[in-house]
Amino acid sequence: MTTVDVVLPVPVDQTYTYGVPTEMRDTVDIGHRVLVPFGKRRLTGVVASEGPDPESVDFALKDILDVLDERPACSEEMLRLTKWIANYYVCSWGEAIKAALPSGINVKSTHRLRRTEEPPGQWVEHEQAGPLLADLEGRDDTTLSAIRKRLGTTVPLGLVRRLAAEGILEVNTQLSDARVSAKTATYVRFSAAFQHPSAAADLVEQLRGSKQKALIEALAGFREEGTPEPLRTDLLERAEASHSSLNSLVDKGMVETVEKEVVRSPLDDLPDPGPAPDHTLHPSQQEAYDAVARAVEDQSYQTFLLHGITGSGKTEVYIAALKDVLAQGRTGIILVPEIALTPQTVQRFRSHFGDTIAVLHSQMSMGERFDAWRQLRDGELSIAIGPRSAVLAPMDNLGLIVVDEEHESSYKQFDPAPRYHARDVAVMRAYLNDAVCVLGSATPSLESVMNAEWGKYTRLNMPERVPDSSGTSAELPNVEIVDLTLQKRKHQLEGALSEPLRAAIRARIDRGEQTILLQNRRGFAPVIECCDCGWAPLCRDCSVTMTVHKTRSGGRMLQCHYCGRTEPTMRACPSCNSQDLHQIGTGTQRVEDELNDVFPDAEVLRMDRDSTRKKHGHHKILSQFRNGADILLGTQMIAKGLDFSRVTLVGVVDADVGLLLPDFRAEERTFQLLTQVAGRAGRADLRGEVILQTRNPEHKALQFALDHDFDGFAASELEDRKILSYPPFGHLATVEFRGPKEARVERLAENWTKALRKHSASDVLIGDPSPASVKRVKKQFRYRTVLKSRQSQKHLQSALRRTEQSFGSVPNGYHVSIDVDAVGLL
DNA sequence: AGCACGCCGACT
DNA sequence: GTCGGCGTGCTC
Repeated sequence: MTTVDVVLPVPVDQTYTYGVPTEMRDTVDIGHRVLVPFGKRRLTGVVASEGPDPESVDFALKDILDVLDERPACSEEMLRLTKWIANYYVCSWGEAIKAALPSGINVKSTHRLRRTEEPPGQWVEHEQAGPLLADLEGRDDTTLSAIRKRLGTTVPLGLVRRLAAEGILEVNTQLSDARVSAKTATYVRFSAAFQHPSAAADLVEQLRGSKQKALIEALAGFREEGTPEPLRTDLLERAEASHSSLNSLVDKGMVETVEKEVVRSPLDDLPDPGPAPDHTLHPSQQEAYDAVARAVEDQSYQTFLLHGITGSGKTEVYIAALKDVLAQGRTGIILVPEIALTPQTVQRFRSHFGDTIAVLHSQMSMGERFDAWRQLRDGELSIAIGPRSAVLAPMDNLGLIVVDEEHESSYKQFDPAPRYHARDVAVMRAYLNDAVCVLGSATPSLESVMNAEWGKYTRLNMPERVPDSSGTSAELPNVEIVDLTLQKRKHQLEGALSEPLRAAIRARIDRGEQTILLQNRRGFAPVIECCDCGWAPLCRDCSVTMTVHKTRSGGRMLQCHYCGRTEPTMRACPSCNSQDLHQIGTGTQRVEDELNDVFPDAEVLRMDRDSTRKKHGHHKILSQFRNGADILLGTQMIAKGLDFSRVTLVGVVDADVGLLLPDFRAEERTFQLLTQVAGRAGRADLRGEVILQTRNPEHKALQFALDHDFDGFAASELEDRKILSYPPFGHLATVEFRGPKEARVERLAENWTKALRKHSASDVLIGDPSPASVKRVKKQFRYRTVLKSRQSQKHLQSALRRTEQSFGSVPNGYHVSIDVDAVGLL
């Protein structure tokens, strides 16, 4: 290759052609990352294809500076997939590729160099190697970029590798990005002179300080357990010693400390899952599995919509199909919503597939991410399980993609482009690979229901709960509605919990059973308001009122749920000085207080973003619940994937939260949430009960949830959607305009929308730009235009693409973001 | 996205 | 007379 076409991480819809210097011609290939000059900057790009003849181009060709990979970072399949993503979601190819590579890989993957041997003469003479080797002379350890800086020239990585292969130097490639540096920890070990086991005993003799002795003993203990270099914190804890005792040992030269990158897989935290439970599939599971297995056998593309009610055993079907795929020597991806990525789920897969699984978790460090990515790419691991971004896992030979809880809106990416929907990308990726895609849910999205109806997907149903070991099948829980307006009139309801709900909770506590309570709103109270003048505190940077939160010490503070800013609360109204401030509405913290008040004998656990922020926060709370706490109260994160056999009551404190949002999917989302959380109640031997508190007892979403009637809800909701040409019967996209000055944002929105109208086909309906439902977030004003097409999303895409191209650049600090198939407030 | 260039207003 | 905000255009 004498020239290459390179995709760059800039929002420009084109590739750039670069020349390849002779010495890189045999190392560069499609999919490799390359370092290139771009204007005044240097960027990491990915080679998309061989470029045109250098003679035929009418611009000044620049050369690539370096080839950064030995193996392609992007397979040809990933190039095709990301290209599709870019086209479909109207972003640049570079942005799509960026999403597929582990974050940080582009920024600075540094190569640390060290000279190990005296170089032979021919290398010292070498035009590029000479200065490099001279620079390395006498330096212990340096980075490639530092050398480049000192020499003022580029140092081709290919050359460095050749030198390394000959043993002249040692290359250590590591991720380093100042913003998210690789995690390191301090480890302790015996110094070289005191390595021998008997030395420890001698040391203990010599030492005066009892703490120092304890440290030596503890360190020797760790060594006997096969951990010669324990973590400093672990050592100090075991010896019950402090830093100062350890430091004096270090000063005496007996032990030394080492900084090492923590390479910890999330799996290490979990106990060995034990052997896989041997289960035979239940008839409805078997039927679903057979259909999937036939498609897997054929190695041809097919997408299944697996509608299985809660407790019907969808996971076993996934596992059985995955086993078939692995047996063919192919690989699989399991997508789960972030909140469902609990140890429970992971352990089930792990007990079947052992250590061939890469678990991709949002709390992984960059180093962990990179490791998992590399191992998947190199075929060392053949299963990836993770949230949204796992659909872009770098595997070859893909045979199966499972999207569990496919209706979950967390599969839609928001903030940085590409704003892709992982479920739809999964279907496309399966298609490109002749693979099978399984979309599973107890409450499928209406889009998927219609796609099945239209024959794009094959629908499979599992309408029964799986029986337990004793052979008894759990019945679906009995659902009751409690009308809060009635309760208020009858009982002068004070708090958030009605009489019937209180009685039901009381009964579980007395019987030693457990309760799950959903209150889908965090904090103490959503609003604080002055009773005299109506004043309420607004966030300084966002156009929303601040939420009242309880502090750890029991006091109050204000928090903005959009930007996270906190403020102390006030004693008196700053506007009229009245002392009469009321906290209106109910969040999880307030319900927690009420529960502690009403049931002083019960152990109450609260699970929301605030209580789980700390690492392992989820696990801690869940294991306490498993150990027998009475009540688990939480936001929607408790609705998914939890499986506790002693839960016989699920209460929804306020089923109306979210129902009144200005979003055409509000009903669908409420129905899904209620059905999912109801599914947590009752297992084989203990019939469950569900209580929904509401002020809208007649509402469709509640009425259908009452009867567990998914099909009824779907049919009714689809009728409404059809009339309004909302998805799945029409296609939607939004354009959001953002910037610091409202007038300017509004003008930008109007001009852009005008241009959009000019470029649109006749069936595209374009709304007027309007302020977003929360007009200002983090000091930025936001306006939005909604596009709708009855016929095809292609019309939306081409209109957007053309407008973007013709409109050109927007002022500094202002942004236009396109969201195809937007999910959210619409 | 960055970054430079070129155009107009308010300061030394 | 310059400093600097902001709009526009370009990057192989």
